[in-house]
Amino acid sequence: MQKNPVQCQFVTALDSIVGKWKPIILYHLLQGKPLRFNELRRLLPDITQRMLTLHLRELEEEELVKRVIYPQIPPKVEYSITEYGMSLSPILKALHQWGATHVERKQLKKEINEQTETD
Amino acid sequence: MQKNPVQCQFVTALDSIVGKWKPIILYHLLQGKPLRFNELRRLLPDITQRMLTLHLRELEEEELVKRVIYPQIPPKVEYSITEYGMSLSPILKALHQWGATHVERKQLKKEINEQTETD
DNA sequence: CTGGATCCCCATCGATACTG
DNA sequence: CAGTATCGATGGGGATCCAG
Repeated sequence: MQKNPVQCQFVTALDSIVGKWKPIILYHLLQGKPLRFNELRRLLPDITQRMLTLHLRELEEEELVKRVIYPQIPPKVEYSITEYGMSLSPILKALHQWGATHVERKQLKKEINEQTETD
Repeated sequence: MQKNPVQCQFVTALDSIVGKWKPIILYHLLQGKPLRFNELRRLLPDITQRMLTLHLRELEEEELVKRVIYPQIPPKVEYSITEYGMSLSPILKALHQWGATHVERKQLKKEINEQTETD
């Protein structure tokens, strides 16, 4: 779609990371411990089953996440980060950090505004 | 919306960066040189006027981008990265880099698949 | 427990036309 | 040149139900 390759790389990278829940799913999986479907659901209180499934499939497709099925009743499926997925770790950490300071900054600005308004 | 603060930070960070065109706009502005509206349009061949305007406004709102109006005829408006916006530079660079290798990886895999299919 | 199948909404984006 | 206004299309995501 984009002719300029410089732009494509961004788009590609972001497509892998973006999606309403992907970064959060990755964040939790990057903690290292494999997580079951319902464990992830608990960690993402507001996600729907459907969305969790869809996003996990996409991450699996990109080989960022590994899906292991234990053939038993009741079913057990564990999701874990792949080695390749680990390469995203520094980026996500940085994003997380930046987001934190950005929130602080916004909060600070808000406080200043409220203060000057009452002058 | 999200109760878990850990998740909010991601969401916040990504909201600032994400949007179909934001990372690309930021990328170009991070080159350092202030750019006029139409210069940006030329750099983003497929973007519409409307989208460019909207995204620039959002970036301005987040104080990542600075808008300078030169009161003259014909109008001249220059957009440039703010110092605060510069703090995103390493993250965007990393994303860009990761995206590049990700594209390569996909391409490689595709080639391998095509090869084994013809066996 | 995991997750497929359906239906539907609405936010986002595109196209087009108009303006100081 | 640098936008704004309007309208319409599209698809990501939510809710719900069903199934191995």
